[in-house]
Amino acid sequence: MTGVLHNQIRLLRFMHGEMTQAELGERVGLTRQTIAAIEAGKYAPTLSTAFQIAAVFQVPLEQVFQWQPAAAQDN
Amino acid sequence: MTGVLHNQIRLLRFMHGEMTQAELGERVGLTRQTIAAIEAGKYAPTLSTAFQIAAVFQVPLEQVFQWQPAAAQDN
DNA sequence: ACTTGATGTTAAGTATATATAACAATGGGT
DNA sequence: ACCCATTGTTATATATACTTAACATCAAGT
Repeated sequence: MTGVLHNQIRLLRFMHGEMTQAELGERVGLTRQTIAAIEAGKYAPTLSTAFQIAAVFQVPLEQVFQWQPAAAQDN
Repeated sequence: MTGVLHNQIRLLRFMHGEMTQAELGERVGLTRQTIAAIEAGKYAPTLSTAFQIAAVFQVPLEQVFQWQPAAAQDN
């Protein structure tokens, strides 16, 4: 896990009619607890899950999740 | 898992000096068996893993993994 | 003050991504 | 014909994403 994962889920939810965690969960087939945990960065979602969340907000995946490498060592 | 996940790992490996599965594995901290399985689509990686693989090839994540929703119902 | 909806959080269980070890098959050198 | 590196594959084990259920807090109505 050489890096940090950020996300804009909370922001995107509010930008989409104050969508609730529960509703987002329903839309992607996850529980609201799981959404809460992902949103809080408690663990990193599966790639499929990430794509589904991005699809709900109709934005590219990188607009929902940002990856920051720990220490750049190449190039 | 409402959708299908494709990837271009094999292509990208050969485009990057015929990089071996083992070498890619080392670079992202996975075993060659895990790389082989992801490449073969046997299971979907973690978002962190996906970002790390994309970083090795220095391309955006969507250039490595493509998500195809099963049935579009929202518009 | 009371309800209700939304979120935070936690414990215990299930599903699945990943590791480890082993063996087979192939292709390229030599 | 023999190495040797690469990949395919499979069984068992471990880590972790995700579920379920439960309880707590807090803000908004009423």
